[in-house]
Amino acid sequence: MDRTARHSETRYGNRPTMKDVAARAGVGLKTVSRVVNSEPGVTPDTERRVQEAIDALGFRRNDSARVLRKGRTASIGLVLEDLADPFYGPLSRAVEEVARAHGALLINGSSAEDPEREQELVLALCARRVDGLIVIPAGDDHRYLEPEIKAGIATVFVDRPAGHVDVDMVLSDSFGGAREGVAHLIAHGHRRIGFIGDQPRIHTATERLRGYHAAMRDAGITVEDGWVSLGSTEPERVRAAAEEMLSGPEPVTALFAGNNRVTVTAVRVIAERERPVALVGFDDIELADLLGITVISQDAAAVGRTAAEHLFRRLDGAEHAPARVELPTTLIPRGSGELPPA
Amino acid sequence: MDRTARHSETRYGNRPTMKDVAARAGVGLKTVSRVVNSEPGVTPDTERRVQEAIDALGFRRNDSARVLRKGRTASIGLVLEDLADPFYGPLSRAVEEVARAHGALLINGSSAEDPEREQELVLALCARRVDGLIVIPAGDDHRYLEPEIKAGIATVFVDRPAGHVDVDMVLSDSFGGAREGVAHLIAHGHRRIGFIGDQPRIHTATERLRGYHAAMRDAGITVEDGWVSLGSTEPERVRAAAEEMLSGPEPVTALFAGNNRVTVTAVRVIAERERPVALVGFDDIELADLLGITVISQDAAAVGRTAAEHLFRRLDGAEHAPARVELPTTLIPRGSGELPPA
DNA sequence: CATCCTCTTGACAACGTTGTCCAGGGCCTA
DNA sequence: TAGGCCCTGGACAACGTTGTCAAGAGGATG
Repeated sequence: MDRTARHSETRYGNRPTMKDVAARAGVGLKTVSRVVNSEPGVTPDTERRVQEAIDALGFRRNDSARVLRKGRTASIGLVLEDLADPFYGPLSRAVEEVARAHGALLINGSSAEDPEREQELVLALCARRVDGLIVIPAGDDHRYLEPEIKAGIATVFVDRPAGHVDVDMVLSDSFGGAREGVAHLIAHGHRRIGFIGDQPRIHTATERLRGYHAAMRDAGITVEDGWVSLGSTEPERVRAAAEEMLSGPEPVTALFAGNNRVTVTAVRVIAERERPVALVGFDDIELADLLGITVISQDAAAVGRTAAEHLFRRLDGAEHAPARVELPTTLIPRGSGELPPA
Repeated sequence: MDRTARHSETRYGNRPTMKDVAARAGVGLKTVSRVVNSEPGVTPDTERRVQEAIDALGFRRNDSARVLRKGRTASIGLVLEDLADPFYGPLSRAVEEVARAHGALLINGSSAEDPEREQELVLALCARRVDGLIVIPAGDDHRYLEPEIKAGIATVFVDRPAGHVDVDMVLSDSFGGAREGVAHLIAHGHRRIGFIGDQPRIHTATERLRGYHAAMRDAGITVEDGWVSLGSTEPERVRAAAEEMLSGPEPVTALFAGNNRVTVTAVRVIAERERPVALVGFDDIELADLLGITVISQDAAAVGRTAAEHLFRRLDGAEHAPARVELPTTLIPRGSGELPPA
């Protein structure tokens, strides 16, 4: 009896099952299933009786069992870096909208830029047998995904490429965007331009740096030591880097910020200074228009939507070779990038 | 044969099961289960053989089946208004962190402020048998949740109270916060103060309006027609409302914005004006410090964390009566709220 | 050497649903 | 009225896992 008690406790509080509904309605199990799934072949009268029993008992189909039987979970997993980051909110929402249109739910996880946590999350999602995965990778080796992909979990990588595994990817044109932004500063007379970016193991960080170098090279400018700083995007680190670049006998006259978090801190540092400093940031920011911040904008929602649409095309049976989509960026001049050198 | 083919197609791409692992390792099914779950009572040698088979086959436990058997999904659902809203990103992330600490995954859904969609989402989550639910309600009648709650799905409502159902709630002190913000404007000499808020069917909107009225009454100010505007937070609507209040022979000299979206638009409108207008906004905004916007801040992360902790306390067996927690807000003066009447 | 105990292992049922297949009843047609 | 067909409904197995229980091996103890 103790056993029985403990049993019912772990269960879903003794929820009614189709069997209970069938008993109450005086019909067979399968008939209930038919009603619940709106399958044809049930007389209106029977259907009514079953429906009444369902309402009376508060029955709700157990999708766990359904999933086990059907093999599809109608859910997809999204692993990103930080749901609290204003770049990922809209991305996530866009993925959700597409998922919703396909009748799927979204399971969300933040890797906090930790490769181990990324793997842990991804594998947990695979164990749940999500139908598909959208991953913004933190690590650079994703061979652990091979058995999963082989087993049929559709996968799309976003924002950064996958490491050592051949999958669909949706990226932004980090290189081209950064190059355009830096060229924009050069066009406004700057030659001493600082670059502050994210950690070098992050693909977008190095791509943007590559864009910076390309633009400088195009203009025949030699990048000096101390003009480039990659590392964590913690405000303290960015602040220190910016202040160093802006000090000394020959300070930079403009800054290029490698992502939204860097931009925010850079704006603060510049606001405290007497001499104006030009600034272009990668990623748009809310209220940047009011602050007059020139940015390279990438459409987070479009990225998410594109990735999700790719994913569902795969789930609907598309078999072509893994594709790599690159979305363009847009330069939005708002003032800070058009300041002349001080 | 056709049948077989179609069958294997719908399945998880013929993933190996414990049975396959057992066959390969030459052991019984249950022994594999024991190894997979790190249960005691397996010789190191047997364990090694099983582990090898697992690696060779790329086996991953099917959590759907596990859930069916165990009755717990180790996942919780979070239904909010819009994941893309900067207020909900941090909230969601905080919930996720707590869930993670309890070994649970987070399933996320946006209601888009549509009661029907809220219900649809919540019930879908219940069908998945999430262990618990955190809901930021869009509607005001949640009786549809009764069978679910009775069946044992722990539920916490956040930000707005539940309608006609007795559950735990975690709210912010909307009334007190708004009252303090408006009193702050009054203390700086304003008497003609406009209030622009969200739709009146949203609880926080009416609570904040109540706070506004209380502060005005405390100061002996009679609120005039045209000083209060509730409705959608679409920029166009807010803009029109703000412009109307700021025009005419006797315009308001200060605005109180009912939430972050309203604040953003209000800032834009005010920036276009010649005469300065004081502003206090409910909810903090990124970069508000640089723009000098005085706000009533509620800690979204704290709200999410508190709600999630309540939820897991329930899941761990807490049986006390449903509680209602109200978190305090903070006034952060940054300039816009301290401007004198023009 | 018999007995008991412990430790490892596996057989089996059950979780709640859906797919398959069959039975029975009603209706139409010849 | 017999034969055939269609329509509705139900019995049963299967999905992949875990809990229960029992059996067998091996060691310790009398």
